Amino acid sequence: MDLVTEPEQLSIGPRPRAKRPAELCTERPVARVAVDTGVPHLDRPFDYAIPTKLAAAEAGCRVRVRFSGRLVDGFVLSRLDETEHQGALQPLQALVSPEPVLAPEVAQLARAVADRTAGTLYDVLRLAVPPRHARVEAEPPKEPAAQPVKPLPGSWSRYPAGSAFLEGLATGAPRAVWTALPGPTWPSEIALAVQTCVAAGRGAVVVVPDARDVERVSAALEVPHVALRADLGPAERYRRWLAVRRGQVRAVVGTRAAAFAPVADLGLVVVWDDGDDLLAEPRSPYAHARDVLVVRAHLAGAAALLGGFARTAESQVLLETGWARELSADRAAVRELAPTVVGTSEQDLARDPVAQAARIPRLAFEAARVSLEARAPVLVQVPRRGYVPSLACARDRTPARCSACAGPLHASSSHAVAACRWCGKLAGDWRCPSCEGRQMRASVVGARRTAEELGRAFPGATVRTSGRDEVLTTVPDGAQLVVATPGAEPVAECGYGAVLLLDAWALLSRADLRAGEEALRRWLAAAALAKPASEGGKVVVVADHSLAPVQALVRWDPAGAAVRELADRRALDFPPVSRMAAVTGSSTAVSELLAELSIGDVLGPVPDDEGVRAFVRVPRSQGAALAAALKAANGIRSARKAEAVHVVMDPLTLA
DNA sequence: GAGGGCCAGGTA
DNA sequence: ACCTGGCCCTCG
Repeated sequence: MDLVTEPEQLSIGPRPRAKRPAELCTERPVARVAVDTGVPHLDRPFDYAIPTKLAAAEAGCRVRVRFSGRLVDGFVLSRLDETEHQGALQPLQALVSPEPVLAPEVAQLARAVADRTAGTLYDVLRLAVPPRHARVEAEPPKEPAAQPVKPLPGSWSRYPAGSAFLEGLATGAPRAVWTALPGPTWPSEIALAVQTCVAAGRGAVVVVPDARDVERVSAALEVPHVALRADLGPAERYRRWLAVRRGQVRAVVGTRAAAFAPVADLGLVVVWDDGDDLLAEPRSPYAHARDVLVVRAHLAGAAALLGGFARTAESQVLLETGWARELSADRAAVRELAPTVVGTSEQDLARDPVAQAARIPRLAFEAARVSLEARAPVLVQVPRRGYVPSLACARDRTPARCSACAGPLHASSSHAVAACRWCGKLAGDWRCPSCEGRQMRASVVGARRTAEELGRAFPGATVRTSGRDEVLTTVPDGAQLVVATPGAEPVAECGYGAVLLLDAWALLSRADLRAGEEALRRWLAAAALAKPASEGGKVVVVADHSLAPVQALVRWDPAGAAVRELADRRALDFPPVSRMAAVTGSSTAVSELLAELSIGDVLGPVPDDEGVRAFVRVPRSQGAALAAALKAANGIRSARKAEAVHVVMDPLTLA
């Protein structure tokens, strides 16, 4: 007996109803659905018939559908009068909710982001639309907020093009790369831009690197808005998100996932400090919030504001291609607000014996002493341990490199023989290329020990730390030393009297394409918290004066640094002048994929943690074609059940 | 990813 | 005549 065709004969109790085709909608009876197929080669919409009972399944709704027999999730992308599909349509199995969570603008954005990153639409939608929370959905809706009045330019008037940019927000879609003046006012400048946009009847999205920045901008915003953070919890996150989707709130500030916030009638996107790697999504397809917002502004015809104390090479490309305009203050305003910056060598140690023991250079020690005497706090930035070159010469701190391939050396324990991180060659016979020294050491002192040593050097001052374990947001005035890792610097109420950038050389000697840009970004972020030079604010950077990023800091010239950085990358044909994809996987899988690829220069493959890794490089103009080719090649492999190759477009690190 | 059809090559 | 494994295609 065949159990599949004759189940009735086995069932006890009431007979299952005979399978009769469900009655179908007469009004636009076809739903085009983005289906969570789970496989890259099925990344296209599928049409389904809409039963009368599910007539409320409008575009944007979550549905459940049968796909190749299985019940899976999906979003209705659109409703149509008819299908192009030859053959019968399956009916929708269920309407999860009549709430049209996926806005058409966001669906279009997600498609563009998926194409750009060689990812699938559904992977992007998972990031763009938060999980449903049924009870929150049933709560009575809030009253929409009244439209605010247009604010005055305020501190934007310190920028020659500031008022014009705000004016433009009310009438059009200006795009600017904004080099912010040092000091604590950037959140209120972002708030003014948002308010101007909202007063003109349009919505705004602001994305910042971390939760503390969300709070800063949120506190400065005088229009109704929601703050979206990853740590809100499912109910509150969905509640706030839904208020945006329902058009009750027109302004959003949040961390990277907020780049997809479904603000109605988008008029402005803002991203702050786009060099911060927190803006890169760690999940496939690894979209960067800056790129998402640039694409979004483009598609939605919205204004864009890319701000920071520093300027990335990517932002510089937007300027040089004419996509965005420069929004900077003139030199006089910079000189008025920037602290005095000096570079110093670690060899120039303080005479004070305690400071000498703590390896604090003379200039840094003096700057701190002066500041503390004036009862102004001192910020000490020390690199995070994980963020330093693996090993360096114990005598002069030249980074230790492999004699075979110049890759960075590292040691798994303090006793182990150092080995190359790239090619694995042991470096038992290492000799420092500059001083012939034979000793290597792991190179920087951590925040805690620095704090202890500083406490001894300045017995009268309170020492606090701000880092991974506990992050301070602000510190009050007074004689205190704040030791912070990059990104965790608290804001001082009246500014720091001195900012010491210890072990600054360590950030620079990393074997990474972005080492220079990233070091300058971190230094500027800390230095921007100092008082202006006119009030005695002083920054001491412990790194070689002659290095370009150090000079850019001393001159407070992030724009010039970005111009030079981009020129260097152009000379080497590196991103963002070119676009690159990292492909990783087993040696056979990677070489098969590369063999099928008819686009781009291939660098590698080289051995990797698991298998091999190669980079594929194309000119910027062929980026979309590269993403499409990689996706197609991986799609064919996936359909064939061949071993997958992991593809990352525009990887953050090329080391 | 799962199921199904089809072909090749084997076995009864 | 029938079974089995591999390949490739479809999936709405």
